[in-house]
Amino acid sequence: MNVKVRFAPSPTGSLHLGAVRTAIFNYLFAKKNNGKILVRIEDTDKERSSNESLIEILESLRWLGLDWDEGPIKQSNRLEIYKAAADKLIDEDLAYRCYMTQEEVNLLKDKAKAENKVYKYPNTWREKKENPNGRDFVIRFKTPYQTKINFNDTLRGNITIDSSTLDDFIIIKSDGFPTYNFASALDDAEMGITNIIRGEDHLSNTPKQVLIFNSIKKKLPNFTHVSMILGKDKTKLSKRHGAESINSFKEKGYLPISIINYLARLGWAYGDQEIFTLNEMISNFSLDNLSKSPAVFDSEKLSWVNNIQIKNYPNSELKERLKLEFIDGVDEELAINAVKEKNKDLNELQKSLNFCLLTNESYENELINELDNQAVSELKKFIIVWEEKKPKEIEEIKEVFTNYLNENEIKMKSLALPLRILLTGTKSSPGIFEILKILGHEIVIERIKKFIKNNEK
RNA sequence: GUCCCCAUCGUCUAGUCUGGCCUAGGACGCCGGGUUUUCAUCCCGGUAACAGGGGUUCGAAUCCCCUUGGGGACGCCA
Repeated sequence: MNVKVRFAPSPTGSLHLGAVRTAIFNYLFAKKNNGKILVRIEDTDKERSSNESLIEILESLRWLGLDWDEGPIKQSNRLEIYKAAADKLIDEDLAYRCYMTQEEVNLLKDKAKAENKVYKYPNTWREKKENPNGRDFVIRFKTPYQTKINFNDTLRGNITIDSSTLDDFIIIKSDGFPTYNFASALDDAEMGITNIIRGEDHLSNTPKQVLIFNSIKKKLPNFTHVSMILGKDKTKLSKRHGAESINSFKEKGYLPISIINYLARLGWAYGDQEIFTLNEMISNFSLDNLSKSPAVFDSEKLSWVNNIQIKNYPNSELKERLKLEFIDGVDEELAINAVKEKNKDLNELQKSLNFCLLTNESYENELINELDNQAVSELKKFIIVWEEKKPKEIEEIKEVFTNYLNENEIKMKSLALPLRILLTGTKSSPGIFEILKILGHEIVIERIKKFIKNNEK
């Protein structure tokens, strides 16, 4: 059987971590099994859906590199299909029109609340034959009485629900739009989805969808309900838990692979391995070793993963991704390597590179102005030796440097610190030998001379 | 409240299906030490868990039951 999965986001906000993780699992599963991925936009809530959200979600998916084969298909463009399907169910006496008004429903809900019960539609219109003309109606599914609803979940095994715990749920709203449970099940059936991989929060919707599948005589897909991601307080991840849209992670300097790696590893494991390439994840992925219990999101571990992934990321791609423009003559490879070792995210990495980037030639700051006369005279002496010896390779630089220190009985720190500040404008930077090599002879001399000149005025 | 799902270090997890190799392994974090010209990195060491109670068995983290705890769902939201 050819595998086909779907991402089915609803465009009511930005793409969140939970949604991304299920997208990742779908992606890995599809790629592993040479399957197809469909993107379906579940925009059946007229009020809350927006085009901005849709655009942002698709952009986030693309940014992550989670590409798809089919779609995006918008459910709002398929209204006639759902309508026709619902009418057919009415003809077959599997669904019916309900003319109960919103006010009547609210009354029942209030009453239930007052009695400390949960509202359940009392099937008022289930057997009524009248058709009040011109009144708004919804279409409800005729949930069979006293039936066991069965389905299989990859992770949780056989699940049986008694139909008495369900009510006659709405499949078409009064505005003519289908509800989630109806549209989703219908589409999954019609679009030939073989595996539904989604969050555990949908587990209790599944019986309703199974009823829909059965009523249109379609074979059930394989269900996999993945555990939820929880916040630090162990409740469902939400706005309270801080920035959680993918966009915000992008802005905070995370690599797509870091997010994919971390999120995949949250609820899935392959032995003791922590760091994966995309291909490693694909080839080792399997649905049946997903964790069944919810997982708490840990931003510190994400940050660690990001750090490692940055280190593993090819320099050329890093240069391209960050649009790095180096000053002429700079040893780019060494610069990137030196800075990769130290940084936790892309933003910091770029900042550490400022001293050798074209875009930031004004690297000077107040630190440089704070250098004292001692430093000035020290550098004056040093530059003479430096100009004369012209060391190029790291080893030569090191030799010239240490020889100079020994001959003049100067401590490493008293020369290295001012030099570092002068050359990079910051107190924290790669090693001083690396700095000298990265900038190269010409730039080093230029910067020292400029500094001396400025301080002689 | 009703229904469903789940349960190993603070967190993510390996081990559970197919009981013995588990005096429970790895990782993040934290603590301590080392390397170092700065900030980091890096290296070494340490910390810490089978929710509780009953079974089954020669033997249980692993199988069964109960309790407890956690999560989710109960919308003309998805």
